[in-house]
Amino acid sequence: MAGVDQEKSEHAGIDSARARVRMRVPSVAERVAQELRYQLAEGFLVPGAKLTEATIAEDLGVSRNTVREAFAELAGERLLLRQPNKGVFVATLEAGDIHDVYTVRRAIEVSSIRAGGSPERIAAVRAAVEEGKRAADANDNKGLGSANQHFHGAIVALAESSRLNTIMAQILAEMRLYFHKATLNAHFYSDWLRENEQICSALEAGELESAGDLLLAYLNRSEQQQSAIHGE
Amino acid sequence: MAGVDQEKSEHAGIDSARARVRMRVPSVAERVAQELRYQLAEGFLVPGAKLTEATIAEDLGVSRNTVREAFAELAGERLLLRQPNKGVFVATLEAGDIHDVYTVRRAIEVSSIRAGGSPERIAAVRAAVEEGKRAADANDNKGLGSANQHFHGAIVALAESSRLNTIMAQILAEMRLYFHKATLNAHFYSDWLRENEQICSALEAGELESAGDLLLAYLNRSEQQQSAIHGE
DNA sequence: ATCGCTGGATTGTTGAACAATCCAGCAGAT
DNA sequence: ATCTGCTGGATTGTTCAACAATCCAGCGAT
Repeated sequence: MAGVDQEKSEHAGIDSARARVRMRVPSVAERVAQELRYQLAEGFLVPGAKLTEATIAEDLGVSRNTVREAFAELAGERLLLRQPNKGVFVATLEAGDIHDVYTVRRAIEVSSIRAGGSPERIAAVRAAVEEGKRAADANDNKGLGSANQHFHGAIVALAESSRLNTIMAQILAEMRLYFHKATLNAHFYSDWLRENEQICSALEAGELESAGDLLLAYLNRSEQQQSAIHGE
Repeated sequence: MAGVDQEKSEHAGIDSARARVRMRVPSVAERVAQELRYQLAEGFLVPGAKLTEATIAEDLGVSRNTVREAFAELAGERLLLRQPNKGVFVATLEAGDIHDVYTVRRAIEVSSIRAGGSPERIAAVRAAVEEGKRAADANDNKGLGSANQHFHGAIVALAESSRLNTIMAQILAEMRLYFHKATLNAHFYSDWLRENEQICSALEAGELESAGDLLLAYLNRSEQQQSAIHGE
């Protein structure tokens, strides 16, 4: 009963005008996965929490097998951790994982920005910067967070690679999970607003090396901050 | 009956000496996935082929639901393509996918080699080079192929990132799928044997920039060759 | 406290059932 | 002959109920 429900499209009389495009109707398993993704991103499900199949199945009004399929998908995305015969748990990022995640980000973000991109893609990066500024003006912390994610997503999108995009999307989803613990204070966000601006300007000016260096420096510093926050 | 079977470990009498480590017994779904991965890598299942749930379930002697779970996993790895209400098919790499795959490889391989790695990891790269030489001497085409994959896998392993490693493993699995169409002729492999040697030497000598450049050049050329083979 | 047992809860897997969807083949109309 | 629309069979999507295997907390005995 928690949002998975979705009206079956029902324009009753209109069958003379034929539908040209197949209406996108995600399978139930897919909708369950989507709902779980949402609850994970929103912090409803905290890292380490156990997800009991029967409970979730009942809550969402679907079968246990269907929940199982959704679990398999999310486990593949590293959002859930499957422990055989014990259950599935919301993934937790350990100290080592932070370095791991930033290693991936360094690889794909720097590589993407160094190769430049089409004017449209660059405009999308600029748009994310502006989105961040607006959120800052409005004191919208949540907005700041997603603006930053859009910024880095837009950088990877420069490469026009579907695979890189999905990899980045997964990494960002993992980090979202983690950020809910590291309570986001405005002070933490103050730095990179200017920095994103710089990176974007360099990109627009075609100074790809410089843009890459700036981005790399940001990622290194960000990793340090995250490690510090998480303790150790 | 096609290889999923696996003796339940049966040292009958020995129960006095307690087992300290949990024996790794993959779930049935996992074994099905593994078997399918194997058949895909081996070229038993050709790209585009349809996998009917009931058939596979019967062949492997497992339930349809279990097969379904395995499908979900492999679809997440992009080895299978799921078309709602139509079935799952062995993934096919189109012209665009080749560029896509190489974009990912450029990002993570070059990034990994530029960061260097521990002596042990570097030794693993060297080992893959030697493995290639041995396969060449033995005229073992199949061995040449896997040696090359080990080489590039070892390069990514330099980064010590579990996530990068799994990404690379998936990419390599995808390429294995594709290589079965592009019949591997010895002539095609002749080039990079020397090149791997060079890259490895540069790496061992600590000339990381040079090693990265060589690797990048190889990847670019390889992409061109692949595109050419696939037509277009 | 430690050890070992036991019972209940949860997962892993199966088999059967049914609705929804797709597809090939066929009848009929233009 | 080609197109249209129907129909039946096959396959997928999903549910349900069952059972074995496994885990875990509690409890009693040493």
